Formats: sequence, structure tokens, C-alpha cells
Amino acid sequence: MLTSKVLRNRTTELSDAERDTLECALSQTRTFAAGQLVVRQGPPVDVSTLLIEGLMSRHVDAPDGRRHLVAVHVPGDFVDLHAFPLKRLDHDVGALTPVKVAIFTHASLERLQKDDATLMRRLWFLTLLDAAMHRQWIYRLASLNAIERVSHFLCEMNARLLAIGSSDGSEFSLPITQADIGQVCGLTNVHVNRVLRELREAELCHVRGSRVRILNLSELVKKAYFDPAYLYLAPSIAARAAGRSGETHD
Amino acid sequence: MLTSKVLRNRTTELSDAERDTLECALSQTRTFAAGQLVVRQGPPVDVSTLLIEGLMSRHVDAPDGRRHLVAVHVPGDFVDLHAFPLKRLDHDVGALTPVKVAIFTHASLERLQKDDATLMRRLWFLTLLDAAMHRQWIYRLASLNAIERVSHFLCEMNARLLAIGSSDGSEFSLPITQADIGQVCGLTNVHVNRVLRELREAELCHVRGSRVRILNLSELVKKAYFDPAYLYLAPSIAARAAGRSGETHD
DNA sequence: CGCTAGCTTGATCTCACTCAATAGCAGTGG
DNA sequence: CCACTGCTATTGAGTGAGATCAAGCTAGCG
Repeated sequence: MLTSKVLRNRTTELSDAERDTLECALSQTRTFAAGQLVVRQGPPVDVSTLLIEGLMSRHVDAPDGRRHLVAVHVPGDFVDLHAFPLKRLDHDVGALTPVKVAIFTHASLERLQKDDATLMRRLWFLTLLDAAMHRQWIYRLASLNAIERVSHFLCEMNARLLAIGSSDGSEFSLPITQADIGQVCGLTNVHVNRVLRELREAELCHVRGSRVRILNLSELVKKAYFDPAYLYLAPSIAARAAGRSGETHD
Repeated sequence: MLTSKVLRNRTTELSDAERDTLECALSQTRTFAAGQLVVRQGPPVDVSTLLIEGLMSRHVDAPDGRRHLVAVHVPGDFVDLHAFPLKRLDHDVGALTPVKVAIFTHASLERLQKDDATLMRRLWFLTLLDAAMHRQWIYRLASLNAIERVSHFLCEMNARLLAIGSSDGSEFSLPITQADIGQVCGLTNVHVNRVLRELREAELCHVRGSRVRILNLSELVKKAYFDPAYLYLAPSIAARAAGRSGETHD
């Protein structure tokens, strides 16, 4: 089921009926190659994109041509649902890896809104989850230093992938480059590399290529000042993501 | 009219009828002193707060006790409307100055949602406007240096105050401390002070106490890489906020 | 096999932080 | 009225985290 990862293991869950309703509203699926731009900033849009497989990013292009990530998306994320009320985007949407997406026309979403107010509020919830993550990114950039920022990002990805069953709580695949991590954390690729080495030497976390292995989650969480409350996870998942509950493979 | 500044001068406007409907749904108004906490992170909430007068902030408290701003709100902002779908907040909400607010119970908003789907989508739009600002704050922190960040923040506040008629396009009141600006821009109060001096010496912008006087908007906009697209302003206001249209008092 | 993208490490530099001291200004109480 | 307190603003000197520049390494791939 294409929508099986939407709002999975969150404080707000979709019922099976709602999942069905949503599934019926989608108009098609598409694939994109890594690096492709999926939605461009500016012009009016009349569809929204649900990520099924792979990783996507949202980024603003700086005037000097450098791009900066403002969000990273995992399967089950409704990447540009905010375009439904906003009608145009203030940033680009791209594929970080090869991706499979499902397309919803805004017309079909409008029909949904009439028929199922509760489901609509769940979708609203989804867009606000993005906003909550944005806030945490702001906090991360404004108050944490390099190693704390990278640790925080790794904890976040672990938690989000855990929620959709793509992390076992300590090991997961994160097929993005060190330069990408730099853009997320406001660091240069060179410094990201040094930080990852430091995390490796501290026996907290191994990042090799696209493989992330968290060796000591509770210590990593502590170093990152990571509190998963902002992800609105179901309590059991939140506890695991925070490294409380013996799930840490030490 | 208490809701007269809500969605004023944006790409999406409220009709007079919608403004009436909204006005009828509000349950009471309250005032808070500067520095007071209005909503606390964590516990379930069943009301949302519309800012009528004054400035408010949203902030996360770092474990070391320091607080970091993730949003600054001006009159007409629905400060914690996101609590309506989310049901609890992942951050605190406080008054930066003495404020007057209007309270909406979530029960009354639910009634609204049933009766007026269009108005509801406008409110959804409002929460996404916050998210768009969050994204720009991320960009600001990750890619701009100190003077660019402060300039960008001043351009943003000018634009937002312009939209609600509280800036004439070059001069406005911003009753917050240099330390507050530091928390917004991820800088120390000391460095904010130096940056403001630099802006003064460059004849770009005078900030004295709570008075901000922009001397050369188009140059300030350029230095800050400021593009007001993310504020979804009505075209004429956007042009003025971007310093294009002879509104610059040089 | 050569090419390119990504990773790794070293040397140097600089922007912003830290620490510290002073000045201005409002409020408060004697 | 002035002394006192506390908060905000201002300026200087020294320091350090992370950027920049540069070079070598590794691995996938046509």
C-alpha cells in the first residue's frame, strides 16, 4: 500500500479507512533519477507529491548559486503538500536518490476536504510536522556547534527512519554525501568529514558511505541535546529514538 | 476590528465575510506583560492565540537554560494556530512586549471547519506562512554571515510590518533588545552591537533602541540577499519590501 | 585504464566568541 | 535631590571553531 508509511507511528495515526480514502485520491506514481529537480520554485502548482521510496530534499538557491537544504524527506513524507494551500513554492524540491513518488492533484484534495474533515486535519498535521522540524533545524543551527549539529541530524534521521521501519534503532542507510550533510548543518564538507571522524573515534557513531551505524545512541542523543518530542512520535518509538529503553546496541 | 490585520496584503486575502465569521468565533481577549510566558511546551492545549497588539516570540529552551527564538510574531499573526491540529506545542510562546491577544477555542475552530472549508484553508495557509518563514530562517543561519543575517532579519521585519501598516517602508518600531536579535540570528549580543554599528557607518540602517530607520533599503536588501517571495505578500507590497518602486528614502 | 565524484588530511586564516571594563539610562528608595 | 540597582548598549583585547586553500587518496564507471 503506497500510503502505508504516511503518519506511521505518530501521535496522530491514519485509520485504515482514511488510508484507503487517501489512496483512492492519488492520480499516478512517477519516478525520478537522483539529482533531478521535481518541483521548481515560483510558478503555480496544482499537484502535490507524496514520497514513496528514496530521499528527497527541499532547498533554496542562494544568489551565488550554492544551494542550501531546508528539509530532507523520507518515505511517507508529503513533500510539497504545503503547495495545496500556498499554490506556489518558495523553494525547489529535488531527488537526493532515485525516488518513487505518488502524485495528488489539488482538485482531488479539495474533494477530500469536503468529504472528510478529519482526514484533512491529519494532512494539515503533516504539514505542521514539517514546520516543527524546521524549528528544530533553526535551533540546531543557532545554538549547537559542529559536532552537536551533525549528531542531532543523525539522531533525527534515525528517529524518522525508525518510525517508518527503515532503521532498527541503531543502523540505517543514508545515501547522501558529506557535502549534503554540510548543507543541512551549515558546515563545509571538509569540516563534516572531520566531525564524522571525531564521532567515529569517540565510538559514538560510524558513518561510512551511505551506511550509518550508531554505536552508543544514548550518548549521541546526549551530545546532540536531541529530544524527539518535536517529531510527535508514538510513545514507544519516541523512547527508542531517545535511547531510553535498552534498545541501544552498545 | 480585531482580525483586521490577519492575512492583510498577502496573495491570499480574507473577504469581509470571512473576517466576520472569524471574529464571531473568538471567545475572549487577554493581555500579557512583557516577558510573560503565554503557552508552555508540552501539555495538551485546546485554544489558539491571535496576536492583536505587541510582539511575541516562540522559543525553545536549550538544556543549558539559554532560550533560542524560532519565530517572532507581529499583530495579525496566529501565534499558535498550529496547536489546533498538533494539540500540543514543541516550544514555548512568550510576550516580547506588553501584548493584547484574542483567544480561539479549538472547539469553535472545529465548528468553523465544518461550516467554511475555504476559510479553513486560509487558516491552513497562515500556518504554512510560518513554515515558510522558518525555512528562510534556516537559510539565513546556514548561509549568511553576521551582517547579512541581521540585515535579512531587519528586511523581513520591515516587510511584515509594512504589510500590516506598521512600517512606512523605511522606519518602524522594533521594541526588542540587541540580545533578542542575537538569539534570532544566532549571534552574541556583543557581535550584534558591532554589526549594527557597521550598518550605521555604512549608512544602510540606523537602529537605536527600539527605533529602526532604514536609510537605503535597496542596498540593504542586496546585502541581505533578501527576497520577500517567501512572505507571500501582495505584489505591490512585495515590491516596496524589496526596495523596488521608488519607495526607498535614500 | 583513465576519469570523475566523493572522501581524507594538513596548513593557514578569519569571523565571531569570550572575557572584561565602561557608559548610559530608568526606576526606586532614602 | 542624589545614591543605588539593574538592564542595555558599547568598546577593546585575546582566542578559537570552523572556513579556506591545497593536495592526495579511493572507488565506481564508461
